[in-house]
Amino acid sequence: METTEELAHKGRGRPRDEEARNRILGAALQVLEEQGFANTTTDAIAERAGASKATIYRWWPHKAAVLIEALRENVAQEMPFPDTGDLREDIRLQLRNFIRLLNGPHGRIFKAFVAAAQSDPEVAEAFKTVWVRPRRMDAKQVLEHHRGNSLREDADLDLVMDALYGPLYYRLLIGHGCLSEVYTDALTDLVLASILKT
Amino acid sequence: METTEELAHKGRGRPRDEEARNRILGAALQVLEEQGFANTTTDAIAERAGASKATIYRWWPHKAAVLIEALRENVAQEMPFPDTGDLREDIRLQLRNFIRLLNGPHGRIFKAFVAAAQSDPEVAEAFKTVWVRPRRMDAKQVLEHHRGNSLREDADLDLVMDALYGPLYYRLLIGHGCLSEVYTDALTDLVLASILKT
DNA sequence: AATTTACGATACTAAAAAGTTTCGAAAATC
DNA sequence: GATTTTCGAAACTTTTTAGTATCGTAAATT
Repeated sequence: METTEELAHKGRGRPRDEEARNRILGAALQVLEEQGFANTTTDAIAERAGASKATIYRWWPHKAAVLIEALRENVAQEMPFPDTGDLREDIRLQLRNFIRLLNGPHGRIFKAFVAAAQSDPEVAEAFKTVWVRPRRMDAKQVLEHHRGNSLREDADLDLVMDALYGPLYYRLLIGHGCLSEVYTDALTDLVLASILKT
Repeated sequence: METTEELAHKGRGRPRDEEARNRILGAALQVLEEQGFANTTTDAIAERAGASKATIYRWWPHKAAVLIEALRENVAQEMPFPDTGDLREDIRLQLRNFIRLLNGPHGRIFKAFVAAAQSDPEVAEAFKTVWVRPRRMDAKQVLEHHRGNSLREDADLDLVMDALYGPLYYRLLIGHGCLSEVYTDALTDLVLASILKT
């Protein structure tokens, strides 16, 4: 799903303004953080970016496409995966990194995307493709290194992923209880109890 | 937060039509199931209910209030809690009952509420008050019976609730993977491993 | 019978936001 | 220097929907 690059002719005429593009993507995320998906308007993005609405619709087919591309470029890159060699430590750090993200300004972006996904299949698919699936793959791969050592041979890593990240999304979206390191450490221990080799 | 009853004067004049009220609440849920929160219009509710929009706004201050009352009256009552005496069986049945609800037509109602809660604090608070908190209280109370017997003395039931229900909401909202009994049974065993008395 | 309140139907108002178009200027190619 | 394409600004169209108002009728009290 290339959205942009293949349209940028290298022929005649004024070339695309890459700075404007970056301003638009950055502004989109800012507005999304402040207003949520439903209240993010293209007018607000354009104004914040110091760009024209016409420029936005010149390069993206609709509002959601802008936000999806912004997610891919400016958020989905952020999380390196720890691989310390110690299973418990790997998971602890993974979860701590994630809640640091959720508790920061970007947390609202995730809320916004999940909310929008409920009524827009394109957003739903994009969120899974751009964020959920790659992250799960990476995380599973790191944990896989421990299989047979500290990790039980029969551990179901898909279930483990759900058990680790489900509660975090749950608290983020429902808003009961905070997302602290005390909490993620306790969650880590709960899950570890069932997958540690005895 | 009484919304209705105290307004129904018993004085003069035509009394409130309780059947119309029920039709409106029922229609609200139907439309919500089919269209999601954002696309649920008062016109659609009125038409479906065979009622007038004026009647809706006569008794509810705005659209969200109708949907919240419908949630409270027609959904939040549905889930009895199993109390078999066996901890594993209690949890298994709890989760099975819940996914039966989520996989049925009402599943979309939960998606819709969580989505709407992200941009409407009143909906967020109502969802927690009407659904989340009462259910968590009930569930914790049932599990509490086992403490000291099959359940470890030091088990953190808030964390356990998150570990059990977080993944289910996660799968419901993100839409990766199904919500089957095989899945909830596996999840039950994962959580049990950390809270069973050894 | 007179009064009061609710009802359904329907027209209406008002606001918001998506997406389009127009325009004059800027930045590239040939 | 002519052409092409983009740019920002701003007016504009269109659609959608929340919420209100009007009206004639139905169901209750006094």
